Amino acid sequence: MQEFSRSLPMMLYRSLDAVMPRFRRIFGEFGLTEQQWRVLRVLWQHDEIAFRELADLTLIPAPSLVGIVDRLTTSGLAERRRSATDRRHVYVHATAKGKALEAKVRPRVDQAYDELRSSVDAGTWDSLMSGLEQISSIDDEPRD
Amino acid sequence: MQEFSRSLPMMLYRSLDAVMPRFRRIFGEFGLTEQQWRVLRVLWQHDEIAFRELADLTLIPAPSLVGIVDRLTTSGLAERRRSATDRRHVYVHATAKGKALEAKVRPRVDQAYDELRSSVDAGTWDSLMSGLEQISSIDDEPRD
DNA sequence: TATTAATAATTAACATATTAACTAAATCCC
DNA sequence: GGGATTTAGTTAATATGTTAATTATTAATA
Repeated sequence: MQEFSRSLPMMLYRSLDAVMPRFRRIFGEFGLTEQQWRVLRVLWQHDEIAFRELADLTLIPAPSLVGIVDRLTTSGLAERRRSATDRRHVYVHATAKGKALEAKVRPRVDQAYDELRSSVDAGTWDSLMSGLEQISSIDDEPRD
Repeated sequence: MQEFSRSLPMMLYRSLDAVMPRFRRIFGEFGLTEQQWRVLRVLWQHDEIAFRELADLTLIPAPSLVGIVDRLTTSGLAERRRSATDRRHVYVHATAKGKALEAKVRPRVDQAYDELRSSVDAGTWDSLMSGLEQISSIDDEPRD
């Protein structure tokens, strides 16, 4: 590993540090954390979604998601529902209040995202995304 | 923002999720957390380093770094030193025990890193790094 | 020089990540 | 059908991220 500060993990962390603050500022204006936004962002496109799938789509580990959904519930933005057929399964959905938030927050976030994207030329953006796609498809535990 | 799951932030998080577990497993074998590793990794190349610079090089926010250095000190791997000329400044260095760890951990981590790098073709890797370089150089607060 | 302003590290309060253990519920299987 | 096994969500314990407030110290300045 040549330069530690130029290693892939450090470059990924540095990129997030450069990119996320502008979004977090917007989330904060609406009393949302980054993870709460991610959950809502997914809930907005599903009438109802299985807990496990919500964890997968938001990239939030299940134990963390429990608390996040708890706080969204306390805020009146989301709710849980236990499956009647298999009481182990939990489904989550946005409340009317949670759904109403989309019209206010998304335009702001989408605009910030467009500005971000336009700050890099299209070719660089595409090859970056392509590279990230390949990295993220690498198997965690290398088979033998 | 087209596909949420294909947005830059999510791609970055997904990439980290794909890449970091293999390293964390190694860190864990030596009783180290990821952040403790990052701090040691930097301390190994500085006889002594200013607290603020340590925070910058590890990308660890100062308030978090306080606790991390505390725990490294408790483990006997690092130590603090207050500047005599300006007692507000703190310097950190690795102990003999902390330095000795490098010979054991680094080879393992370096090998894992080489394996990771070789799992992607060189051209993709380079354009990925170049893209991350550009993203991470974007200014947090856009000037007007 | 006493006062005020600026700095560097730390603490505080809250939310989240990570790993392991646990509980409840459903499925297997003899 | 009842005990062993598996599965889904949750709890627990510890470490870290995030933002704001605080403390200690130094620099600035009237």
